[in-house]
Amino acid sequence: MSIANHSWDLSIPEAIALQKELRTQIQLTRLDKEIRYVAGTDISFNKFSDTVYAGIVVLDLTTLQEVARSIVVTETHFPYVPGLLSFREIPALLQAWEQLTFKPDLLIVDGHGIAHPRRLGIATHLGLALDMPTIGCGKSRLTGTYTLPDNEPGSTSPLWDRQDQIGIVLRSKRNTLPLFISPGHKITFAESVTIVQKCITKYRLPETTRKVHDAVNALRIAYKGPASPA
DNA sequence: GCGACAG
DNA sequence: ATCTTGTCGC
Repeated sequence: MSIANHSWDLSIPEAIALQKELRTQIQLTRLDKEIRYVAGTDISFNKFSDTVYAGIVVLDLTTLQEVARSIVVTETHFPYVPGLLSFREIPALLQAWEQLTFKPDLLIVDGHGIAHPRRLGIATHLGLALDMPTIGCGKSRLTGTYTLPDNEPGSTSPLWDRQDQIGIVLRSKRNTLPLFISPGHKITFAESVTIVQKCITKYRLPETTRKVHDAVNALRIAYKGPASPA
């Protein structure tokens, strides 16, 4: 078993130790091929329930039209702990990935990439697990300092951790809070921003995130099965 | 010890 | 994240 194909059933101290090891495997290298299909990933669940609805929606980057989707209903065994989100959500996302019949060239993950205390946000961890390009697109800050970008679509400002840049704060839409973009794996800072911007239309969030969020929520609300709440 | 803290 | 109605501002 390679280090990128590790167990997900870990204690909190073990999870933190694993992040410190995985950190050495991160590649912030340029994309090695043209990106034609991008996918969004997201999780939805009912409060106080361990049943999670995990989804991946693939879009054609040129038209932003959906070309494939996969949603699974499963259980999560790890609690939400800031900094350890990947251990709670990735096992479910890997199931959705297995069920996905059309694989994208890149994944835009709901959460951070290297903009993380140990550089191992969920996007980075998923990129390592799948060995493919990923981008972290968060709606709020986990760590780092920044100044707000100008109130103009496309404006950016760096997200810093001490002397190191760990992300880009992007104003995707006027008069709305900015997005926090960071490379996950096998992509650069500049490429991460460019790809996310290609997915933004008239809303604050990229279409990848919007589509998958709608999908997992719709299933959660409609779902009545063996694992649904009473 | 205190405050911060993705989803 | 989820739970929830109206309301302020561009």
